[in-house]
Amino acid sequence: MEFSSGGGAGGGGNDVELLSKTLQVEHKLFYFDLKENPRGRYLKISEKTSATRSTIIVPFNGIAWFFDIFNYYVTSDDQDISSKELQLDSKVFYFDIGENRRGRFLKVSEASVSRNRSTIIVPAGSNRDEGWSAFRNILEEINETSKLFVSPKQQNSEDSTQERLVGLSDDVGAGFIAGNSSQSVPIAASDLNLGDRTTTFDLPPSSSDESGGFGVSKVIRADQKRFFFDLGSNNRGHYLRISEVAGSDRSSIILPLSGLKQFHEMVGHFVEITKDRIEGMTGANVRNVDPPQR
DNA sequence: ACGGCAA
Repeated sequence: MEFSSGGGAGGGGNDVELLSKTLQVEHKLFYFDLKENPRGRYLKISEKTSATRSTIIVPFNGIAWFFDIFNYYVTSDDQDISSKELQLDSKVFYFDIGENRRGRFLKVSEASVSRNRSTIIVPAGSNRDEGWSAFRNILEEINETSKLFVSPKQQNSEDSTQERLVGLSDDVGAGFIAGNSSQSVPIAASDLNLGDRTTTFDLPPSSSDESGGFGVSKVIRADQKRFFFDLGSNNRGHYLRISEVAGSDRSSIILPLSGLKQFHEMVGHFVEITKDRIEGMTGANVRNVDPPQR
């Protein structure tokens, strides 16, 4: 549902509305409008109170990230939640927790080079963060439903060749994957829809060639743990999956190949600064073993 | 029925 802002041009008023949802939290009303114009799709989230309104614009490929972050705030313990930053295209979203006499709230700010910063504030809700979880559930619905819309060929031309993911400040993505450890071994290389959200790197175009060691699998053992290294690819590009397997539990990180060199350098850095402690262990406790059967 | 933030 659109605000009665006169539907003026330039503010997206002529854009096609694909999906609209509203959410009331306490006395606030949130509008979620999935919209489309020749430049692509976006999610407009507006907060309306009796006196004020405020709007943020989430790029289409950021909806899943927003879901992840709200899920993080809903599911994390109060004492170890922290602020988050999410960069999408040319804008940065800041997520900060605040509290006042009315209760806890999550402040979501959008900063872009051109426009003024805009902010919405989502009340946690009276019991068990039901405001935040309702917000999260709507993001999930929108994310799911939006997959059903088939994008016209001429639209999202830049996104159809490459869904551009960009970074998240710290552990948001990785934390969710680590928590998803109930899957059984093995995991097919194609079943990664959430996994590649662990990325903090830009992904290469998926049009890159399909050869180059695809299917290579390696295992190392360190103490009681085994780590599997598998190359794979999905619609967002090629990646290296590193899985830690213990019993029937497995958790993975998904590393886009564009980040592999940085990853290597980072590991090398820690090898360097810890080499006094790990000297002599390399051959004994870390060794190559046979690749897994797939 | 609130009303936070505000670079």
